[in-house]
Parts: sequence; structure tokens; C-alpha cells
Amino acid sequence: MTDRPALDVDLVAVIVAVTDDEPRLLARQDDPPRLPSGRFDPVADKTLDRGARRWAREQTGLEVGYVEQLYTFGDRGRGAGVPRLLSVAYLALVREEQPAPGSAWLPLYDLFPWEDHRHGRPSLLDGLIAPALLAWAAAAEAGAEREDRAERAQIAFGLGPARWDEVRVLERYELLYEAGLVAEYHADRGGDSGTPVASTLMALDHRRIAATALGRIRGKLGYRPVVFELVPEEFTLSGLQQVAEALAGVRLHKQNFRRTVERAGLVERTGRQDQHTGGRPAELFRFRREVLRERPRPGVPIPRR
Amino acid sequence: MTDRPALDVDLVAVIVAVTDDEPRLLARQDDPPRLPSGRFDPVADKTLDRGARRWAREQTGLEVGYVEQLYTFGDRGRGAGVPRLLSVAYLALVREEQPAPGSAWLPLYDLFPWEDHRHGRPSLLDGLIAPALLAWAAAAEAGAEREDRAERAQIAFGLGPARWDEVRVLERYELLYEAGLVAEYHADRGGDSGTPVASTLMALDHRRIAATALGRIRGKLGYRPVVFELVPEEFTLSGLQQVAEALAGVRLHKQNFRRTVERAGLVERTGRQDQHTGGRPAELFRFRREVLRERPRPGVPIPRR
DNA sequence: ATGGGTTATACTCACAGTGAGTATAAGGAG
DNA sequence: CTCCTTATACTCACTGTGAGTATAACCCAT
Repeated sequence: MTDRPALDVDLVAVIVAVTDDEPRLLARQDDPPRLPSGRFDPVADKTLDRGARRWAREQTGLEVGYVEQLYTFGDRGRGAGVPRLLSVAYLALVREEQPAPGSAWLPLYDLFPWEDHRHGRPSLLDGLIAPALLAWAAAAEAGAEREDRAERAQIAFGLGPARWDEVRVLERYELLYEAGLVAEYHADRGGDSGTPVASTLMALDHRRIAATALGRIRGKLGYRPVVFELVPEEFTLSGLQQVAEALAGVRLHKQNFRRTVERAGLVERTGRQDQHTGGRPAELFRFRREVLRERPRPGVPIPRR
Repeated sequence: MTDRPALDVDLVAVIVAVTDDEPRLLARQDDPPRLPSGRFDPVADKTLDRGARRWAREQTGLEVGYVEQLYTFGDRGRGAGVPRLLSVAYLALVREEQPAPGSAWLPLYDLFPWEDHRHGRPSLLDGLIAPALLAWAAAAEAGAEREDRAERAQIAFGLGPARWDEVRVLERYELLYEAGLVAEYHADRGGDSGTPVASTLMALDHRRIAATALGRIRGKLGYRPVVFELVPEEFTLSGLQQVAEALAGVRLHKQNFRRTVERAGLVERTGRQDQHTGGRPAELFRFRREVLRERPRPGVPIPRR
């Protein structure tokens, strides 16, 4: 066996579901909670995604369907130090079901409370985050660095002329980290929290990985039929919209949502109805697979203004 | 030192430039050519992208600016067998310059001749590829598999009701591979070529990695200002358009391209002119950085029909 | 200097998609 | 039967965009 550097590779699974209008991820109940993950086994696993599926199954009991590679994290300082840890993260979309003991569903917006704009712009954004970021920018010595910080904060958080772009989840999290506003920043340095934004913590850099996942989902929502991985086989248009809203973190115009989804040929009627709407019964629809052949970028409409 | 599995990790750089209306990548001149790459050094490299930069520099002499992680490849069968090889691929965009000896620029469309539609739909698509793919689909036993193959071929190559989607570069390459239409398929099996589509080969699965890169670039063109990494500091709108066309592999409507790029605030006038147009002199523009604050998804217009 | 070729740039027009709002339908609860 | 609720249909204004026409400014050959 040749000389091999001190390097471990593991696979991390971000398993996402939406139930009761709340996006959740599957976490192992440690303190703090961690994402399902384990050592990549080059002998057992023919492909990386199979390894991710295997760990998901072994640690949570769930058999995941849709899976895509997210990102490979390899910064120094992750994990224990030596050996160096490389993590290949995968995103899985499922319909929520009861996981094995030791795992539980964790509301995604507990990790990122500033990301949920369905009930208006969260007050902690303008109350706490924006001032803290501007202070952080001002704290840099005058010149390029200060300019750069201010610009990044504006773009990421939709301050000044910039608008909120729901896709920039990772950018926002990383900015908060750099500015010392999330607890991980202080934990990574062995100190205790300065003025962190209150939010649930995860082990290691698992919150960063979760941020990558949410950003990816939001990005794809508009041009890939990913929502349909998360809703039941048959669904009402309102139900579909609520899942889309939960993920995008934004409210959508109901009539326009219907119109666009129907006219795009994304769904087809089943003839059946859902009687439990609380008002007029809603027709049940299903995903219309043929749309894949008809449209180059089939997705649910998310306005970008 | 703990027991460590037989696993190597290397970094691969896809370095892309556009010169004379031709997108090219930087390849090491072996036979077949290979992408610049080397073992990830957990001690020397603080981050993965620094490792990619380091190998790019050492092997090609180029200092790369814009870099982004592409994908991590880990299928069994890559590399020599044991140890298993994991490759983290990075995309770099540069302005073309003379590389160190041993490296050379390789026209990207030599690898993917079916991807360049600037002079019309390449005849090998309908002449060779489409029939071969349909035959491959028909060769599956009747049922789900046959249906699935036919659908994938239609979507990837824009057959039947589907339209050509320039972004699906990887999907197309992988389909050709599966159908045994590229030389790698036969090389990987130790046989010689059946009826492969004529095109330049690369070592290992480096053509697959290059396909991933081209797809990524094409995808980002429309919503990130990536073209500006590839054009000079000052450029004419025609020059900008030609680079965009070269990458997208599609011709664009000149007047509309100008209008959209200008109105979006992507560029600003320099006042200077380029006299060597062969006709009326063209005004020189530069990238307008403020657009990042004004628009959520600034990019060059690529029509999707 | 003049006319034809070439590329750059300006402007017009039609139309589809979309944001926003109004109106109507069909259930349940009291 | 009335009111409340949710679902669904339709209208209207506006903007972005595909496509084409028109004009400007250079070169070259005559």
C-alpha cells in the first residue's frame, strides 16, 4: 500500500421534506444535532450517491428517492484537525415519514430564521442583522475591504438598491459567519458567543451544508420539477403552492400561480376532489410527466422581484 | 495513524478561455490529452480551490482568477482500479495566454462537435447520432426501459416535441456514452470502437468532466456575469456577443442582444472606440460592477426557444 | 469624390408572459 | 338562508422580447 496522506472522506446527506407548510430536514439527535453522515467506503459503494443513500438508510431508516450531489467541503479546520476531513454532501428530497429512533425532523427555518419571508420580512433582519453587518463593514480599515464588505452585505441581504434574492442562502449564512454573528464562528475559535443571531445550531459545519441545500432547492424550484418530489402523488394546486412557498420562503399570488402551472402543462387533472379544504372543494392534480419533453426548463413560477 | 481505506483524492482543473470565437480548454499534451490535475495535499492546501489553483499553476504556468467547484467524481472504474480515485473538479475562466510547455489550448468543440449550433444544427446530429440513439432505445427489451431511453434521447437532443437545450451538455455526453457512441465506452471495456461519433478523446473520464464544465458555463451565462471573465477589460458589444455565442453554441439576434445588455445596466461606455471592425467603428464598453447591486440575476440574454 | 460593401447603432411593431385585481362557484357552519 | 371560506375563472395593464427596418460611419476601389 502506497503512502497515503492523512485524509478522511465522508458522505453527508441533507434529507428534506415539507410537512404542514414547514420545510424540515432529517437530523440525528445529538447535541447539537448533526446531519446523517459516515465514512465513504470505496469497496462497498460503487458510486458516491449510493454511499449517501446507504448512510441515510442506516442512520435514519429512510429509503431516499431523489438525490443530487450538492458540494464537496474541504476547508482546513473542519472535523478534528488531523486527519483532514473531506465531506461530499448530497441533497435528498422525500415525503416526510417517521424516521428510525435517534433521528428527527428539524424545521429548516429554526436554523435560518431570517430566510422565511412568508409573513413579511423578518424583523430580526432590519432590527439586528443589518445594523450588525454594517458595523462589521465599517470596522474594516477604509478602502477596498470596507467597500467589499458593504457591497456583499447589500447584495446578500437585499439592502439599499439590492432586492432580496431568496436563492442566496449560503451567501447570507457565510456573511453572518464572517461577521461573527452566528454561534459557529465563536465555537470554531473556542470562545463563547458574542452577539450571535438566535438560531438553532448544528454540529461542525452542518448548518453551512444545510444552507447550501436550501439555496440549491430554491434555485431549482423555478426550472426543475423538484416540488413534485415533495408533494403526494395527488395534490391540490393550493397544496402545491404552499409547498413551493414554504421552500422559497415567499408568498405567491394564488391566481397567477394556478394559471402558470396549468398553462405550462406541469400538471393534469385527476377528476377527483379534495373535500377537506374548509371551503369549496379543490380538484386534485398530478404531475404531468410529458412536460419534460415539451419545455426545456419546467418549474414552478417564482417571481424574481 | 488509523486504518485508512485505499482511496486517492485528486483535483482537476477545467481552464476555459475564448479566443477567435472559439472556446478552448487548457490540456496537457499527452496522448490522449488530459486535464491539469494532481493529488490533493491536505497539508499544503488550506482549501480545495487553492489546491486546484496550485495544480493549474504548476502544470500550465497560468495563474487562474475566477474559480468555482464543478462536481466530485467518484464512480468505481475511474483511474487505475485500486486505490479508488475521487476527483474534485474545478472550473476556471481566464483570458487566453501562452501556457507553459507541455500544455496547449484545445478547442472545446473538437470534443463535442454536436454542441456547436452557430452555423446551424450540425449534420451529424440528424445524420448519425439521432438514428443511433433511436436504435439503441429500440434495442432495449420492450417496456419501461425502452420508453425511458427514448424519452431521455428526445429530451437531451431535442428530438420530437422537445427543443434543443444548450445547457444539457453532460446529459448528452452521458447518453452517447451509454449508447456506446463515444470511444471511451469501448476503451473502458478494453474493446475497440464500434461506431463512435468522430471527436477528440481525452484521458480517463476527462471528457465527461469537460462536458460538466461546458454545461455549467452555459447555464450560468444567463444569470451570472461570467462572460466578463473571458473578455478583455474593454470590449465592443459585438465582441461580447461573439464570446457569448461561442459559449452558448448558438447565434443571437444582434440588435436585441445590444438592447438587453445595455438596458440591464450590465455595461457602461468608455468613450473610446475600436477602429478595426471592418466597417463603422464600434464603441468600447466595460463591465459595470454596480449591476450586481441592482439586479438579482445579471447575465447575458440567451433565448430559451 | 463617389458608390458599394461592411459593421454599428437606433428605432418600430407585434405579441406573450406576468403582476395585480375583480368576479363567481361551491363547499361548511350557524 | 346567510355568511364565511377556499377554489376557480376572467380581465386589464404593462413589460420584456423576438423580429425586422432604417440610418450611421468607416473602408476600398474606381
